[in-house]
Amino acid sequence: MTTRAAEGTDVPGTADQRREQMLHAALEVISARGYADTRIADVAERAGVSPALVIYYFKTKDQLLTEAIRYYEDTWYAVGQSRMAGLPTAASRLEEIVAMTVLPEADPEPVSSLQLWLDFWAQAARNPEVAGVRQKSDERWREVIGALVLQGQEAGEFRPVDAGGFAIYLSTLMDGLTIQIALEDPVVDSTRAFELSMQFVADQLGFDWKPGRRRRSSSRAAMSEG
Amino acid sequence: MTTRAAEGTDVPGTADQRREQMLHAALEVISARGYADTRIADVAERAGVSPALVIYYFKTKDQLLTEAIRYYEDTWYAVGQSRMAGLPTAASRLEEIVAMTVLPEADPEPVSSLQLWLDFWAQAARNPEVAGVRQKSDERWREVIGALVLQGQEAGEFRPVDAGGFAIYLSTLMDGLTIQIALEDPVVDSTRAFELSMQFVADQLGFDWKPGRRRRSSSRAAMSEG
DNA sequence: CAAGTTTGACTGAATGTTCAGTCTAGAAAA
DNA sequence: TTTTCTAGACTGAACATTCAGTCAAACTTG
Repeated sequence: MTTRAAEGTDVPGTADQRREQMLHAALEVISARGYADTRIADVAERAGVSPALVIYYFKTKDQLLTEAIRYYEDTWYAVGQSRMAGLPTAASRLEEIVAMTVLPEADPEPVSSLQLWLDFWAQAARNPEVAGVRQKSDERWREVIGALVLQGQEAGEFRPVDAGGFAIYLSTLMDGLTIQIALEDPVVDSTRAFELSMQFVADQLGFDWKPGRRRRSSSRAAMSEG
Repeated sequence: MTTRAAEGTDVPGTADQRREQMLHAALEVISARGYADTRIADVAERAGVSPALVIYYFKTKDQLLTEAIRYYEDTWYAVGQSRMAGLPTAASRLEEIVAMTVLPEADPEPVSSLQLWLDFWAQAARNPEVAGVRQKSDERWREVIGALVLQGQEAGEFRPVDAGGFAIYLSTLMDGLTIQIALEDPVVDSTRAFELSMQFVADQLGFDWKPGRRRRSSSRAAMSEG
């Protein structure tokens, strides 16, 4: 009773929904307290259930956290895909990717926090499960970027640079910027990071880009469910 | 008794040496087990002392770990300075910085492991103490890079680009690469990372650079003590 | 110099807390 | 009724930190 899922669901929970609700709660807690300091009790409380129920669904704490991270990555990726789908040019799709990565306001799911990524990486260093997720993630994004570059080149938007190499540069740069922003570096805030990235992209691919618009891409609800 | 400090010291311990010995042990343990899973008992064992002594020197576990990180950063910076001191051109000094960051073989102190940085960042997200260290660290390196660029420009080695902006790009890029290498990304190993970075540097600053040498910069002992 | 005294490094054995995971049993579906 | 969910109370282990001292070297002081 008194179930109060953030998104409005109020029924006791239909297995899969329950799971998702908990994963969601887990992400909130991780992003608030850090991976290591996330206790089952926290997640349970956030989800409005008993700790025992959390264990009932995820055999162990480790599994919970691991799955939470996988869930996050998948959601993030799906949101990215769906956002890009609405955009006409390769350049605008690239811009969307950069914005998603670097502007916390244009955020998928209420679970914000770039800090999650820092925990994610640190965890990947020791936990093979997490390492797998993170590697797949990186590969996916590099492929997306690479494909976008090729598309742009075919359309004559971009100059002919090595797409794979560019993908590595850009994704690496954005990882680095993520650190800066997450840690609130005074020199590199997210607006600056966005501009730096786009300047780099435009410079490398040879198209014009001026800062100024953006800042928060309205509040499109992005992906209603599933 | 049976004290067996790694570096040869055998005396019971002279306060400051003891501290340093423990900080050193702490870094080894952190880099092996991760920040969160580092127990006082581990550090004590590694240092060959009792857990109680560790607390005797550092009031709390938190203080120990925090100081260990500060110690690491300082050492790292000092090693960097001393290595650069021996090099003639701005370009070679830049190359040394890149190598230090990205090639684990050219490593300061036995405490290898780029993974330390991942823990470091994740920790900085929550621990203000660590956040301070990390920010100072970043600033220092950006200044070093910026100054190097200016030197190179005065000497006519480099083309006139904005030094501060370049420093941000390069340090960010190297942060990103650190992640890749630490997590053993199959696409970006440290050799590749080194080449990517140097290519970027040479490209931006307008000098020639070809891969090929390097790989491990001999085993100069770098900074004997203090 | 020898006998006493202080001081700081150091330890082993508690202590107390914090959690992950278990167990029992009740409620709700099927 | 049987199966699936769910909760509350509980347990056991893992640790950080404390405590009450030991030990030896470094100072006294006669």
